[in-house]
Amino acid sequence: MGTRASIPDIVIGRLPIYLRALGRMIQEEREYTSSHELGERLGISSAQIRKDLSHFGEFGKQGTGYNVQYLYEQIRHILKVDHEWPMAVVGVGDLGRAIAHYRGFQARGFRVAALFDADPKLLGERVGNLTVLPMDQLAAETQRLGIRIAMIAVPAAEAQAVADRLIEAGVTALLNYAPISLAVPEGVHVQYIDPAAHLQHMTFYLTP
Amino acid sequence: MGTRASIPDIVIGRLPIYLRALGRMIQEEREYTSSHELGERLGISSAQIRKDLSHFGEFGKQGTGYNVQYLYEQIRHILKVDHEWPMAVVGVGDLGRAIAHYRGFQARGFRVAALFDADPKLLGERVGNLTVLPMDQLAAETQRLGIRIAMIAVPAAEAQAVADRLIEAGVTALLNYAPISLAVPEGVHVQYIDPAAHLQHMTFYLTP
DNA sequence: CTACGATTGTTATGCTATTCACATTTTCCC
DNA sequence: GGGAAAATGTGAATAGCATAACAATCGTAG
Ligand SMILES: NC(=O)c1ccc[n+]([C@@H]2O[C@H](COP(=O)([O-])OP(=O)(O)OC[C@H]3O[C@@H](n4cnc5c(N)ncnc54)[C@H](O)[C@@H]3O)[C@@H](O)[C@H]2O)c1
Ligand SMILES: NC(=O)c1ccc[n+]([C@@H]2O[C@H](COP(=O)([O-])OP(=O)(O)OC[C@H]3O[C@@H](n4cnc5c(N)ncnc54)[C@H](O)[C@@H]3O)[C@@H](O)[C@H]2O)c1
Repeated sequence: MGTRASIPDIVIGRLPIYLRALGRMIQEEREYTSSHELGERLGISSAQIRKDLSHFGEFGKQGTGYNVQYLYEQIRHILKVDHEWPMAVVGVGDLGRAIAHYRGFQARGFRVAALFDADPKLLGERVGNLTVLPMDQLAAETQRLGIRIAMIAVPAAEAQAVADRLIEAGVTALLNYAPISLAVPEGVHVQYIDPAAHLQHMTFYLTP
Repeated sequence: MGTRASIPDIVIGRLPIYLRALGRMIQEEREYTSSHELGERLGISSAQIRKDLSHFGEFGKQGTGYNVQYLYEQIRHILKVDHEWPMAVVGVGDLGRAIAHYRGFQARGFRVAALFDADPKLLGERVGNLTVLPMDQLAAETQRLGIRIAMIAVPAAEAQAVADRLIEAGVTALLNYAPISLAVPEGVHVQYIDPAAHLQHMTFYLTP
């Protein structure tokens, strides 16, 4: 195929996993891999990997497999992480700080470019190489920096209000760490990080 | 139905989301809700919620809906979070500290009960009300405390080795924050938290 | 130069998940 | 007390996804 035509969202969700594995293979200086090997590493069937990739083009060679570096670049391009996205973090508590200090985003296409908090005591404080800004500078600063993505790290009770302000400021992708589902207009994307939910998923299978 | 018989894993994965929403409704002192209202809040169809719940029993009343408190307790029971699970955190860096300080686990059925790190400089340090322990106490301490769940917050290069040690110590549920897929034996459950992967999922849909 | 093993991309098949639709039950209001 | 409105639980229908399977292709060894 190679042309889009509404590619299943679940397929898009697996591409970052493939990318992650390919990144490690590059570190290991592996030059070629196969759908079978990738599948083994990820616990996914080789057929699924080939099928997923076939939505976007033909990246492999029969008999040989995939050139690791080439496939890596292709998926980076598909996911649009072949350039760096600046992001805002709202809420500079324990979690917001850990995120702001985290060095791992850079290699995956992201950079924390602005920090916001409502607490006057935090304003002006430096975290990493950034200064914590007040919420009333949110719109101006995100627009100035071309920020389209934000991470929400405020208490659950505040998360919807913060999301609304971010969306008003032009942010269209939200990664929400607060344990609450957000209501957002069409065209705004939301993803959730809820460790307690993952834990509860696993306890179902544990014997008490 | 009400009897098990292999309930789809994807259904189990949604129960914590329902629980989260019901918890908020309890805070809001709502006494009854409906599949329709829950669905609205969560962006899920009402039919799906009814079907999911029907795997476990009949919790609602026609014409009335669901008693919020009752449904909450039922799902807590199904997920086995009607009692508290002690957990270990391995890796007391920025992220491990944020996790250790996090107050939100308690209400969802979990408690950080032990911290481990390989760095001799951190050993004995107090984080929250816990002391950082060396890795060679991992097996003894998890067993002493009855820990069956661990969160991995070490660098990716160390994560597989840490997972192996945890599994050897009898831990059977892992929440992995390191951006790498883990190989684990049958019977061990793994969930992943990878914010960069979520972000990459969203950038696919953003215009560059 | 040929034959074989490896591996892809894709089509066909089967399975799983979601939605639809409705009989049934409950509440509430006149 | 009766009828309308609201809501559940579920079987049937639809849609979506994953797996199996294979022809086509490539590299290599003899
Ligand atoms: N710490 C963790 O490990 C962890 C894990 C999972 C989820 N979470 C969730 O992440 C969120 C933050 O957690 P935390 O531990 O960092 O909490 P925290 O209380 O340490 O920090 C919250 C920060 O948000 C700021 N804030 C509050 N209201 C705001 C508003 N309206 N606008 C802007 N800023 C505002 C506060 O001033 C504070 O600095 C919470 O929703 C929590 O449930 C945290
Ligand atoms: N900080 C974040 O916001 C963030 C976000 C997402 C993912 N992560 C991931 O979480 C992990 C931890 O991140 P961090 O920022 O806290 O890193 P960090 O370097 O601050 O902390 C890592 C800790 O792990 C310890 N450690 C290293 N090897 C160990 C071993 N073999 N056994 C036990 N302990 C060991 C180190 O001593 C250190 O204290 C990384 O894999 C990172 O990619 C972090």
